[in-house]
Amino acid sequence: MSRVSTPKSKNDSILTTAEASREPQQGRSRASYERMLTAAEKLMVKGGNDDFTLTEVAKVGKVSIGSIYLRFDSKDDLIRAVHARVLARIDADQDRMMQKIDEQAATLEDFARAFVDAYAELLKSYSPVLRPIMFRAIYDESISALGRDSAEKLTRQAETQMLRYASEFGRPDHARLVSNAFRMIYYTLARFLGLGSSPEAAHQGNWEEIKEDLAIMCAAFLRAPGPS
Amino acid sequence: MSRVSTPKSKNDSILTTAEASREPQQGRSRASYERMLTAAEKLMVKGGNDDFTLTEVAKVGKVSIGSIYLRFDSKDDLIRAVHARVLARIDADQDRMMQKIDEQAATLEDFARAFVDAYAELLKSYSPVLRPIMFRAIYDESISALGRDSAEKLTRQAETQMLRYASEFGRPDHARLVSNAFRMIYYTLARFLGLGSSPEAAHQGNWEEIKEDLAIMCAAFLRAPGPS
Amino acid sequence: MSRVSTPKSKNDSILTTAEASREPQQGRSRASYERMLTAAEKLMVKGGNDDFTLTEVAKVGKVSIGSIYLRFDSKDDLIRAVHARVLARIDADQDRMMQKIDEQAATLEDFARAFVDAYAELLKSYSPVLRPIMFRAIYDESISALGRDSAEKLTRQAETQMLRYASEFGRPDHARLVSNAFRMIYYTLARFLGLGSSPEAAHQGNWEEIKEDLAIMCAAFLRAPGPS
Amino acid sequence: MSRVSTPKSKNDSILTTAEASREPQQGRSRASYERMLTAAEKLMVKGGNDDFTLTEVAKVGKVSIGSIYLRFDSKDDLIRAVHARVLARIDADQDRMMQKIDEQAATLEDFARAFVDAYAELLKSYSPVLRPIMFRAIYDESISALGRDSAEKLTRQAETQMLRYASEFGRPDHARLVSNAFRMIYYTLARFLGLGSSPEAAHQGNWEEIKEDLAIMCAAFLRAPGPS
DNA sequence: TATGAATGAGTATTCATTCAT
DNA sequence: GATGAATGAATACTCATTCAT
Repeated sequence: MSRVSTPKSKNDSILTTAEASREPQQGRSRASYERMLTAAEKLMVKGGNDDFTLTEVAKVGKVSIGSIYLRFDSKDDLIRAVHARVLARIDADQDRMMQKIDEQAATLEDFARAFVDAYAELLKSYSPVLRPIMFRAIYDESISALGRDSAEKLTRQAETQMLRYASEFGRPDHARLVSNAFRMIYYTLARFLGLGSSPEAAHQGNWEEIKEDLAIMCAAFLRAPGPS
Repeated sequence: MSRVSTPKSKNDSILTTAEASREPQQGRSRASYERMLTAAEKLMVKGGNDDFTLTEVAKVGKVSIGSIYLRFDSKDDLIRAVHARVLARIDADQDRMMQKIDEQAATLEDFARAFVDAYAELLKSYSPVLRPIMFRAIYDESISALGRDSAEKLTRQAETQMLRYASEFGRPDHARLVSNAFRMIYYTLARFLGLGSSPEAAHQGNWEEIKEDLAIMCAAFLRAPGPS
Repeated sequence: MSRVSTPKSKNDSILTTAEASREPQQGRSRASYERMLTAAEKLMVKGGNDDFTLTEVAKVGKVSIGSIYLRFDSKDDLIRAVHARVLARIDADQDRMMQKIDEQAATLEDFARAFVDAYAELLKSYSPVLRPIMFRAIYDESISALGRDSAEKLTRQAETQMLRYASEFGRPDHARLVSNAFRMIYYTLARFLGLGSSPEAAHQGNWEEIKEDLAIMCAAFLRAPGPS
Repeated sequence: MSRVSTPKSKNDSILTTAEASREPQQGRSRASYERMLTAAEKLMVKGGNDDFTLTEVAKVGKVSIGSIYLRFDSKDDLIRAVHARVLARIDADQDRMMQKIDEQAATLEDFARAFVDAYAELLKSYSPVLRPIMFRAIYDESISALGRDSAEKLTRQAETQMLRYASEFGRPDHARLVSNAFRMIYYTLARFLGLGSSPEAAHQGNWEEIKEDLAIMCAAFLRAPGPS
């Protein structure tokens, strides 16, 4: 049963891993700090959700329960720290991804294909970790805010690049076009990968076809003339 | 904390309300059976998730806990029955919706607009109940299967109608086109409404714009020529 | 260490056993309800304070932990119920005691002796249970209020009887005289018995002498003329 | 909940501050030693009991936890050292007090009034620190012994002075008279000040009246003839 | 059938004490 | 000596499920 209970932590704004915890900077402490985050992440991926006990984290991470509370005020805070760490990793990968695409793109269609494919594969590679994060984002605003930030940053990056093809857009409000195009791509991929949906569902349909069609949709949408 | 615990029930296939329970057919029993389901649904909507106790259900539904276990093998089964009942309701509404659209549509663009709008509003009207369902679908295959069924049925219905405009499609594999177009619409709307996402997220962006752009995307996608 | 933490219960007013709990009226439930109160009282007397675990109560009372929570909202409430039950017992005994003294008293000195002796023995007989109660009264207002009530009632009863000898009082404000005389008797006896003091302390000094001197003090005080 | 746990320390006899600890005699060490005691005392007064953590002591006293354990074998020992220090302070004040009274007293009644008043005010001024001490004295014999010592010393001092008026005593056993008179005064004041009773209770009744009546009681008791 | 009292396994959190540096 | 990070035992409370009536 999902024991949801609105998270009690006061801090409902965006957190970095450091902010959600007392992050030691070096040595032995740092090592055990890493072990707890890693253990928690591992358990999270394994179970597909937040439903692990701190005793499990202690055992897997070879850390004492007390140590966990030395770094985090609560289990919630530990979870948030794990999320922040994962999202930071994704963010860095997104940056790298956008840089690569930057160099390749030729036509609007090419760009769409390249972008969708790269983004799809990136999300896919992270899907096991993302699932539990999205799961919690459902009721924890501080997490969904983090996810939103990440998406918005990517939207802006994609926008910058898509706008190179702005002359080919069919309608005037370019920002809206790009934003909605990105949204559809992101939402469809996320859902398809079972992020916020069951793992089994993820393999429904044909991954390659979906990617191809999303690219086509994207380009067609951007080019589409407004309702006359 | 999300006390998820992989559902223990053996039955992992698709269930109807009747299959998940020992559904009495008439009289006094039937009435208390209804009260259980209704109470559980009410608590589910209220809390936005599965996090209610059977004691609460007993109190709200004016049923004894024992009675619940007389009908359901576990709390999980009760929840699944509630889900099934809600999805059946949605299913019926979808049928009515498709019938209405059938009569109105003129051009492919008109149809897309009409369909997206009607479906969007339908999903929106059910979003408070759908959220907890989708929430659980994340880790309960028997629920996500139900949702998938519902979507597939709608896909087929939409397909039948969209195929009227098949002559205007830009690519040959019509089934795939329609299926993917529907998928993008559904996924985007679902995500937008915060089904399986946080309620706050639901109000991001502009609902009317999203609907309009989804319709445009749909038509443009269907018309789009294949990669030459 | 004394983990004191102001009691969280909302109800800071005087409680009866029934008010602090969901007291079943009969049968099996009633029996296990009694067993938990008795077990808790036993553990309280044994340890001299509130420091017993609910697991111990469950074991000693042959009750499940869940059952305890079926009757009480918290461990605090269980403790308060025990206190209320004990204080009710004492109250009844006080009534009986006053009635007996009523019949015996001859002179003011006789009355003082009789009263001090009877009250002293009553307090002494309850001292093992009273100690933990007084201990907690230190920081739990709802308990100290109960104790105060009990004392005030006794003060009034004593007052009524002492006033028979009012003509012999040395000063005019009879209510104050009686009230303070009683206070000194009560405080001295309580302290002497180690109620709110260590058990070992209780055997300091000579019990019979103290009782005798308190009686003398009481009569002398009541007869004493004001500062001229 | 009062986590009392009979004190584990082997030493159940009377301790001075030095005996309960490894008290450094000078310099840097001495300073941090003082800081620990002062911090603990501050926290004790603040919370009204022993319920502070060593981590708090370390923070407030700007001492490391390790340092504390370098001086004390346990938290219990630290607490006892604080108590001893406070009681020593009180003791010194009592000496000063008795000296002053010595010079003033005229009649037995005068002496009683002066003594009760001075002692009452002394206890009152120490009541915030005394409360937690008395609280613990309830179950820690080594503390209650200390308190007893202090009281006995005062009894002897008072005795010496009261015996000046011995010719006016109504009964022969002067030591007993003085001892019991003092006891009643002490117990009543202590109780009244809420030492070992709830703070709220402390403001019951009228302080000035109580002092006045205690003085009257004292003189009347000493003068009272024995039961003929 | 129906009831709802009883059960007890399961878990986050605290804090005195230890010990590697 | 001094530090403070690490330890882990201990405990109140919840709630799905059972079962005597």
